[in-house]
Amino acid sequence: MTDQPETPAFVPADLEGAAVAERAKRIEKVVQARGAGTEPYPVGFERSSTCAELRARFDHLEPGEETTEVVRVAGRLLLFRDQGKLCFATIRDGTDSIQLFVSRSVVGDETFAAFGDVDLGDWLGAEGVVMKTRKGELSIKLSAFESLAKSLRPMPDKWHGLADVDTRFRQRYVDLIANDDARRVFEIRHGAVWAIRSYLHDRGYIEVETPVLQPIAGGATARPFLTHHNALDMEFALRIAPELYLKRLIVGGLEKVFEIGRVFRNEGVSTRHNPEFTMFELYEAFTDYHGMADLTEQLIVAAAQATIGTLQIDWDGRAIDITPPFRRATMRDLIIEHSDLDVHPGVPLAEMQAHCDALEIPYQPTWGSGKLMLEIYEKTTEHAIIEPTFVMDYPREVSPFARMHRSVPDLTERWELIVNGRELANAFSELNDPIDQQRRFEHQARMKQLGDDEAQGMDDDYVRALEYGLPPTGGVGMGIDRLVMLLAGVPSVREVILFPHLRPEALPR
RNA sequence: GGGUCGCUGGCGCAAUUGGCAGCGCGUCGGACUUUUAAUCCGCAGGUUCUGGGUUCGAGUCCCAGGCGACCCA
Repeated sequence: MTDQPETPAFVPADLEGAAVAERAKRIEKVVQARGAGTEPYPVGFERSSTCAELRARFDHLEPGEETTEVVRVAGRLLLFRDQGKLCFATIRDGTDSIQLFVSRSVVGDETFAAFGDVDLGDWLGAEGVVMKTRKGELSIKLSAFESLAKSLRPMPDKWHGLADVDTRFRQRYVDLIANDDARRVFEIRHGAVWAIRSYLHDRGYIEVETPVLQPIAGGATARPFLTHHNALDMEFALRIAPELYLKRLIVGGLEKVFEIGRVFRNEGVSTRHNPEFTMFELYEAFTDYHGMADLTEQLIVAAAQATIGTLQIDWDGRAIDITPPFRRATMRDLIIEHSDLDVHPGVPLAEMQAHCDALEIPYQPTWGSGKLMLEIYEKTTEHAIIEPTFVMDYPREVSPFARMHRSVPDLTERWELIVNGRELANAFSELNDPIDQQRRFEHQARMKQLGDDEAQGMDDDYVRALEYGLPPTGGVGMGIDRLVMLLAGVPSVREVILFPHLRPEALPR
C-alpha cells in the first residue's frame, strides 16, 4: 500500500460532472476512516445468519416484540430512512433483505453519527437483537456495525431502478443490484438447468464434456470462430455444436449421454442471437426421434415446474400452454395449413422455384427442392406456430446428420420444436449408416466449394467412428437460452445471458 | 445489410411553432425516536451522444458519425 492510494487524481473515463465529485467525496470518507483507524474494506465479517434464515425463524414475532437473540448479518445498503434520532436502513444479502433499526439512545452518539455517514450501495456488517417494529417490520436493533466494502459509485434510482438497456447489459452488476426482475431471470435459468440435470441424473443419463476446440466445426449449420494453436501450429474452430463427439461416445458404448455447454457461432448480435450461447444436447441408443419428443416434453415440464411452478406461460403478452403432449405434425401438413401449398422434396425444382418467386423468397441456383421447401416453411409457416409444436420430417437436403425417413423418400426423421414462432429444440433419429454419412459429407464439401461457407467440413474420423457401428440412436439439442426466455417470459436473448456481447462501449473523450 | 425510433445533471423522465434547459430520486445543509420509495425546508449539480451546417437564436431543423431499441432481409 502506498501512502495515499485513495487519492482521486485518477478519474475513470466514464465519469463526468457530478459523478466525479460524488466519487471524490466517498473516497474522502475512505481516507478519513483509515485515518481514524477503521478499515473500510476489511478482510472479512463473521455473520451468524442470512436474511432469509432470520425471516424464517422470526416471522412469528408480534409487532413491537423484541427478542434477546443477538445476530450478525451482512448486506448491501439499499434504503435509508432518517428520523433524526432514529433511522431505518434496509440491507440485502444473497437471500433476502432485512431492516436495521438504529436508535441513537441505543448505539450512542459516536456510532449513530458514523452510521449517518454510510452511503447507499455500501456493504455493511451489522450486529444486534432481532425485533419487530410497531408496524410489524422484522428488524435488527443495531448495537454495532462496520463497513465491509465502501461503494464509490452512486446507486441507480431506488424506485425506477436502471432502465437504460445499454447500461443494464454492459454493467450487469448494477442491473442485478437495482432490478429484481433481472435477478429473477437468472434464478429461473439456474433452476431450469438444475432441473434438467436432476431429471436426467435420476434416469441414468451421464453428463460428459467434449472438446470446445475442434479441428473441424461440425454438427450444425453455422460459420465458426477460428483460432490458432501455437504449439501444434494448426487452426482450430470453436465448436458450433458438440453433436459429432457425443455420437462418438454412443459408438463407444455410453448409451445415454448429454452435455450442457457453450457453443459459438460467428454471426451477428441481435435480440435473438448471441455469438456464444448454451446448448443442451442428448443422445440415447435404442430410441428414435419419437422417443426424443417424449423426453423433450418431460424436460420442459420439469424445468417449468422447478422454476415457475406452472405450465401456463405469459410470453411477451401472449398466453402459451406447455402442457404435454405437444402437437406433432409434419412440415408438409403445416405448410398446407398456413399457405395452401403442398410442397415436398419430390416436387420438380422449377415448380419449387416458381413457388419461391411467387412468395418473394430469394434462393441460390444450387439449392434443391428440399432446401426450397425449408425456405417456404420458414417464410410462410414457422412464425405462425404459437403453441408448442413438433414440426416433423425435414428434407434430407438440409439435414446432413439425420437418418432417412423409414417410409417417405427424400425426408429425414427429424423434428424441430417451435414455440411462439421460435425454434426451441431440434432432434433426429441419428444417421448411423457410414456409407450414407460419407456421401452426405461429400455433398456438403461440394456445396462448400460452390461458396456455401456454412456447409459442413469433411470429418473423416467421424465416418471412421460410424464404421465401428453406431447403434440406432435418437438425439436432441435444445437451446438453454431460449428455454429460459420461454420460462421467464422475456423477449430478448440478452435478458437471459448475464453478459451478452455488445459493440464496444463508446466512452466520452 | 436496409428502414424507423431513441440518446437531456449520477439514475428515472419533461421541455408547445426554433425563443431563459425543468421535475422526481439520489447528493449536500437543516428539522424529526417506529419509518416502509418516510416526510418537510433549503442549496448545489448541464458542452442536451460526437462533429459539422442552417438561423438573430438549435435539446428541437439539415448532414455525417457513435451506441442502443424495434421492424425487415
